[in-house]
Amino acid sequence: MTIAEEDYLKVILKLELAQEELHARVTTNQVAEVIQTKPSSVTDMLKRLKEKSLVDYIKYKGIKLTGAGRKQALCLIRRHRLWETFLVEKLGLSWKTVHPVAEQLEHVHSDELLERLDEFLGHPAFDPHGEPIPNGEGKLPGCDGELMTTVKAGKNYTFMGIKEPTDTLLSYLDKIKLNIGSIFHVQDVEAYNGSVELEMGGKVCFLTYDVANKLVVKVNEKHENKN
Amino acid sequence: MTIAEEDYLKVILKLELAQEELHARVTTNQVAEVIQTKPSSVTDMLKRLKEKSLVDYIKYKGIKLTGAGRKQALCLIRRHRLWETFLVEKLGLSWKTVHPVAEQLEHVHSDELLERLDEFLGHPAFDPHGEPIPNGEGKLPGCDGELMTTVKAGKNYTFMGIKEPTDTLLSYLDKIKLNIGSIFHVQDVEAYNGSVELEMGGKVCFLTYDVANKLVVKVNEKHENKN
DNA sequence: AATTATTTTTAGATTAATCTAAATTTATTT
DNA sequence: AAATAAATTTAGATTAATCTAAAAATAATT
Ligand SMILES: [Mn+2]
Ligand SMILES: [Mn+2]
Ligand SMILES: [Mn+2]
Ligand SMILES: [Mn+2]
Repeated sequence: MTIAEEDYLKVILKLELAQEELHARVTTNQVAEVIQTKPSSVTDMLKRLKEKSLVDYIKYKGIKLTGAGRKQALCLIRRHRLWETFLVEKLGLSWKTVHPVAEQLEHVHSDELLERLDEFLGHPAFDPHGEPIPNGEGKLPGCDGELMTTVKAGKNYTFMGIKEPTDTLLSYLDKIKLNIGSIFHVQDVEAYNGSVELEMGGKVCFLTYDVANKLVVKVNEKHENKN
Repeated sequence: MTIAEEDYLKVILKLELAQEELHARVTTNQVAEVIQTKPSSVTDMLKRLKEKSLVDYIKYKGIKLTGAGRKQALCLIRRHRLWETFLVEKLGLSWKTVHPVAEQLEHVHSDELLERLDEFLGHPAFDPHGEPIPNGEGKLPGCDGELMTTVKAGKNYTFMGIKEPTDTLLSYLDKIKLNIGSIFHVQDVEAYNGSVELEMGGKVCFLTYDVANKLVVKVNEKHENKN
């Protein structure tokens, strides 16, 4: 697998997941747009990926990953997000700067390295941008989490991840010190507009419905009786 | 800088340093041998590197790195050895397995990453194979160290690095638990054959002249009066 | 349904990195 | 000093990855 091939597979998977209409095929131009290349270059690469049975590509009809292609893509996303976690958690780089570095590190091939890194980081479920890290079997975590808009007043939760992370949202969360892993208590959910009032380490903060609707949380059974 | 270009520069530097006759030019075949490629491929690459002023290459006469080329090569060696140190010290991989992984990691470009990694590792001077790690300015450490054959009985030393590391030597040192950074006391130096007797953590061990002659050590002033 | 616009593919070129086979230069022996 | 051997370079091909310009297929409008 070359670096370019891996990058194409990753982009195709991300486009499949982001697709409006489910099961719609990814198009040549979509890929070209994301990879920042010409559609003709994409066509060339698709032929090669088809040859290797990594994509199901039909001329003029679009692309879909095969099982093998999906597996490769998930592995690459896993490597990317584990490295980002390492760079932020261990080396103290900012989440704003780690992406291009992880974009290179993700292409280092070593199963043992990946296992040890995962262990070293404590098997994280989310990267510093709040994006879920696929596990060794390629399963995405956080499917058992709920959005903060479904939260109940009086209960305790852990902040797990972010649905569609954007730089502005991440900066906002930085500012109000709501970090992944934070445990908080829901004081109130305003019925009128869905805004959420929560308490965290003694401090109170308010989130609008739109923000709460991007945050993945999990009920914290252990802290349930904290009130 | 492509990965191939970087690898060539690194190999050329290593050949220059290992050269018997000082100032002799590195040859096309030497490079081909190490890179495991054909001499004609080396010639092609040398033309490209010359074009970029990274090597001083004269047809049929051999190669020498320019200042810029040497700087690049030292930077690559620095990255390689810092990553090897990380893999062994932090992730717990064996020094026997880290080389091919570092061979990939060394090509990740990020000045900030490199600085932070160096800091995270505590600015190590030697990698897990006992090879010196060039500092940010490309200077090699350990030039102030001495070989263990020049050691004096009754003094304390720190084991700094290895002159020409081989797998068998490293395995031997592993076995007798003589690790880089170890502090030891020289009990005796046998005048007859130059073998060294040293004490380390209560245990005594003997080294032949040939082994001692590969080990770089530094007098440990602070422990001088330990006797 | 015909025309126009958009998307996608093909054809032909380019660059880095490699190879094989042949030619050339340098080194070593007779 | 020739002749032979070894090292090195050139010539010509190949593959991955990209590009531009032109052709073909599909989609959207009149
Ligand atoms: Mn990438
Ligand atoms: Mn991320
Ligand atoms: Mn390398
Ligand atoms: Mn090493």
